[in-house]
Amino acid sequence: MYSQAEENYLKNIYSLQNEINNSISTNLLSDKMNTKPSSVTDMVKKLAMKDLVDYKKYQGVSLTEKGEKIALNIIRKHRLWEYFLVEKLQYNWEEVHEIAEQLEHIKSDTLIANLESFLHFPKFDPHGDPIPDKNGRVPISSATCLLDLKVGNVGILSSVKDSSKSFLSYLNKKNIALGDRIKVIDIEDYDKSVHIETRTHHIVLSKNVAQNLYLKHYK
Amino acid sequence: MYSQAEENYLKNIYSLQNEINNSISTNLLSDKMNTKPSSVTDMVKKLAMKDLVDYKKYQGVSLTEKGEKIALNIIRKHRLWEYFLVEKLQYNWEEVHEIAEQLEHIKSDTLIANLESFLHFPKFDPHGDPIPDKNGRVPISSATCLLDLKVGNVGILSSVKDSSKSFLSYLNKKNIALGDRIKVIDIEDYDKSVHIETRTHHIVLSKNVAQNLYLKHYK
DNA sequence: CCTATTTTTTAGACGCATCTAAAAATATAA
DNA sequence: TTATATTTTTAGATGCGTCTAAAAAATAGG
Repeated sequence: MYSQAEENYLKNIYSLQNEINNSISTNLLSDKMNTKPSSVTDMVKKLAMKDLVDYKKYQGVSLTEKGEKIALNIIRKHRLWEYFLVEKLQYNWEEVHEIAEQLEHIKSDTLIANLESFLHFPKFDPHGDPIPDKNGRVPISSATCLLDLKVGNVGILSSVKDSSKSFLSYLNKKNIALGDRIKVIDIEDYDKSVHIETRTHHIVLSKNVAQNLYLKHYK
Repeated sequence: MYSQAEENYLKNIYSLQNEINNSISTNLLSDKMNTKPSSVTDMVKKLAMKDLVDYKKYQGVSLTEKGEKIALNIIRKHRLWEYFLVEKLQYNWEEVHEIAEQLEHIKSDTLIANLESFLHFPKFDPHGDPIPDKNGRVPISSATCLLDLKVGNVGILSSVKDSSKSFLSYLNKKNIALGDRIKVIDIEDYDKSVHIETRTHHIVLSKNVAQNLYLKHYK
């Protein structure tokens, strides 16, 4: 079995690999994990010895197939627990991340299978992120970034890229939620801010915000 | 916050205090926790510095009020999670202990309150052990040990003292479950073995087994 | 293409929870 | 009550995951 620290490294390397094209630098990872670069070097060496990452000095790090499988399983557990917390324990979507960070490390062969079945095999977590299945396959959501839509397009808000408490609370305040029908009213050429219309409101979103919203079934 | 190791020490000291009258010796605790006595001494010193236990060299250890409160909270979490695993995730009673040992250490102010409410405030876990409330109050169950009953007495099996996988599997094999109506048919004077009758079976239990069964509403 | 800056690694340390081996205190029993 | 056995503590070590400070390598700019 792998330690909590090891699992967290694998998870974060995975998530950086999905944002960034090339292999992950020590600094980038230390930044993401709030540790010092020297700590990352140490751990990454250990992971390399266990065949979980490919690592060459000064060359950054990337997951092996084995490492990716483990990372996906952690993510699977994280998202299933988030779904549980929102659907069964009445949490709001901005409250579940920290608790799921702990729950994702619970070790049991059967627990996640039973939980998944209890939840009726959800495919997406409360932020719209896909839940990998037990073989590590990730549902594809065919969502498009709000920033890539054109004036007049309409779509359903299906996921948010930033799941931080502050971003989600911002959306709450603006009365924007997953599943909302959103219409693009205008896009400012100057700063790429986006004017949208929901069922009830007309809202102006900064480029920064629009970047983090993904819509499905748009036309 | 307290570390997982600290929480486990408190929990185990609590449980020994409820079995044994006087203060808990280093050896007894090391035995229960599968560690070495020297490790216990170290940890117990640390707990004493944090005012969680009373400890004097060579004199054994006992919980302070503060320590007991924390211990009860861990036990509360453990038993609520066990209840969840059995009632919602379809586990059998002999499978849940190890998983609950992990879940009991999840830290969140709200999680256990929400879980408890989701489960409709159960008072006893799947082994019949009482679940402390959020103030650390423990429901009393007025159960009597099978060993203390007399021939002819009838009662409802309400809890088991030994929650080990091996004991619970033994009960499963003998078709004995919580809630069963049990009648005492005979007690062997020689070895204190107990002959009982359930709805469907006539069973002979060793003194050792009878010691671990508790019945309610007997007459 | 060489120098200055930035990134990354190494070396050595620390806190936590544990261990072993040996010393000290306590309990037992002849 | 004294010698022996048992229990408990101390001293010193280890592995894990982290840190700081310094060295080494890579990168960028003149």
